[in-house]
Amino acid sequence: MSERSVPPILNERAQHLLKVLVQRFIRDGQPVGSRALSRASGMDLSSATVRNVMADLEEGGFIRAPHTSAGRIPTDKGYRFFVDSLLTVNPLNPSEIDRLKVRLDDEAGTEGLVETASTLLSGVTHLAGVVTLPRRNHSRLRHVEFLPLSDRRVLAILVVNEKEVQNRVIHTDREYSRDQLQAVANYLNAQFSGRDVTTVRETLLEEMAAHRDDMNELMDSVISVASQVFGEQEQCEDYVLAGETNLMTFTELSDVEKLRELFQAFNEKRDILHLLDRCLAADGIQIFIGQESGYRAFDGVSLVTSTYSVEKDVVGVLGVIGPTRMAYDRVIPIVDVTAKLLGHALNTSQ
Amino acid sequence: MSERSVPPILNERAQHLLKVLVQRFIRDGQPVGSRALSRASGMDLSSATVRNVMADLEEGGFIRAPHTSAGRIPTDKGYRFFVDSLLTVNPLNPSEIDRLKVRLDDEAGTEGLVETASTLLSGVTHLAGVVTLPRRNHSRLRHVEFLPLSDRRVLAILVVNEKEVQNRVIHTDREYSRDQLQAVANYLNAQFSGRDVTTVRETLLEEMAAHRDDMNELMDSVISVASQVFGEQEQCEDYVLAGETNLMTFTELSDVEKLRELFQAFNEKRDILHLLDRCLAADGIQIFIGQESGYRAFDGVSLVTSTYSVEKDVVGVLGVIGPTRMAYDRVIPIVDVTAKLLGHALNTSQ
DNA sequence: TTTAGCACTCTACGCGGTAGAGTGCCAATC
DNA sequence: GATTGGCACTCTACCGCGTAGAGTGCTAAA
Repeated sequence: MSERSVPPILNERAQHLLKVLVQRFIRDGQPVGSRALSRASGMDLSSATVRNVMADLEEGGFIRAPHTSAGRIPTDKGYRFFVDSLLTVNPLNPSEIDRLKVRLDDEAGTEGLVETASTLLSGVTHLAGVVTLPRRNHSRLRHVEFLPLSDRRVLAILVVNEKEVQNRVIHTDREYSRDQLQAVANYLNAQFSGRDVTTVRETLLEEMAAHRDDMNELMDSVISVASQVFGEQEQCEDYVLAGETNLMTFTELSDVEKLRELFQAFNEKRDILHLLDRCLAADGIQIFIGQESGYRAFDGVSLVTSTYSVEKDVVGVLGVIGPTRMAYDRVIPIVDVTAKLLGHALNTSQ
Repeated sequence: MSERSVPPILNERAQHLLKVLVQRFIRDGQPVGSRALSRASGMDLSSATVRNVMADLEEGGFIRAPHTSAGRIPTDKGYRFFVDSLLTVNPLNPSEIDRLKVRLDDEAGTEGLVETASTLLSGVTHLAGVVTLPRRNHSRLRHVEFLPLSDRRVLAILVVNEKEVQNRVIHTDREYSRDQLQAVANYLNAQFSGRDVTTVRETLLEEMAAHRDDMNELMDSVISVASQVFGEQEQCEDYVLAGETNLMTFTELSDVEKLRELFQAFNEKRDILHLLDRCLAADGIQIFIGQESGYRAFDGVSLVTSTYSVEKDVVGVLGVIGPTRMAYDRVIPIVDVTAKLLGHALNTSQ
């Protein structure tokens, strides 16, 4: 066999043709034939030559033919190569950046900000936007308050980070009066106000270990109540989705059964959260193309994400969900910029 | 003209045939022909006679033919008559009721309850469930607390109804110290704890009017701060939807454009809320069939709702959204029972 | 290595014919 | 007068067929 089977890496011509093919397909949504590609490539090659190259690309798994006599469309692998090696992104127009910035900076409060960011992403891209709620590992305790409920239950109200209010019901091993609870609260506020919540938890554990035997009544109560209040908080992982209905307009997703699977995944949240978690781990822009994510519902769907940070700490992920045939060159900078702006807005608002 | 045009009311035979026709169509989803109907009616009528009756029913607007040579299907008006006058509901199996009850009673907290109810409705009916958040006009004030923020803003934390925590940021006309705010809180707690929030609001307004001129500094602060805290609360109207994806499996809704409109309506919430509001006003079971609701997106879709109550006060609406071709005889008792159970669960949980 | 040419394949579309379901009407019947 | 059998008619769904158009793969020549 004198001919090498599949070139280990695509030569420049093949790369360029792949690039043009993907761009065309993203623009028109139609399979691209050899003649159209030879014209569009600007390379002065006959369609026959282009056909040869396309045969190589197909063998390499970058493109495929929906049927014998149609043009070719990119495979997931083709999109991947396109995104990794061929893509040239147009940076966002400064005036567009400003519009986004204004909309985000106007919004007060964490909850509203996240929702606005998601809506903005979906609005600007005409795809679905997704933003995870920020999770701060560094929450400064501001104030704590207790109210007795019936049946040895106590309502604990925590104010952290300036103006975030959390509340939870804890079960105590004995009945506490209003005054006793007030005393515990006073002690905690005096001792720990302004401190990091995780530090508070650790300090309490140490105290408990150190003074196990010789504790006065107050300290006993403090430890008993506070250990529950500051116990491991189940990270309420969640995300805000916007503009899902945009996805219904794409012909490649017009199969109702496919749509149902995708929307089911949105509702169940588990798979999506897992995917977003993977993005959180890897700093910066992340792209999942079609089946790469490993979830069946994501067939034909891509996810472009970026992490966003508050004071250098990565606290969340945001991104865009759309058909694999999306305008990556536009979407990527939009996601990138929105992530930075959201981080900034969160920074100033607290 | 010797023949009357359209009988003002359907005679018994026509009613029975309409009933059987609707039941058949709900079961099979196929247009019902005269022969099939004459067999199914159990009335020993020839198909020709049935044809005559069907012609009358069509003229009366109760049924229509999708095309010349298909059977007939019910119109919205046909479903309406069916639901109002012909329907016999099978009451729910006691064991099924028990299953629902257990699931709801297990769930703690308002938020979780509402979500569970919605999921239950969707799960049992295989349609979409919808539950509005309960809005209580009677909220007993339990405790109030203030924390100063920067820029003359104050974080107010309200505990109402045993363990519901609300918080809001108010803007004051001057800077308050922590102690001043504490004094205001102490006064409010002493004076109004256990009282209805609306009563508190009214009382404050009266005080303000009565002592406009001769107020001491404390009272001035109290009025200034509290009037904002207890000001008209924008009723945060909202609902929890579950199982929307179930709707995607119905062939009559398989048109993607129709689905998109419906889901858009779910997301925008405005129209749905308006519809649910109308249900709230009318106590008990309400049914909107297809275009009756007046919203384009509801073409081919029905909504079955019931109000639910806490201590005799109607506080919310819950229901099921599905194709007009839904099993009303099953759905109606399910909605009815779930509403009662949710009311009961809310009652005991607080 | 590139290219022109050509046979081949597949889809989309329109046409015609048929089977099947169901209707509407009319005249006969109870 | 209500009911019924009969019959012509209509419409859909389906199948087979032929055609136009797009695009391919292969081969032989440049």
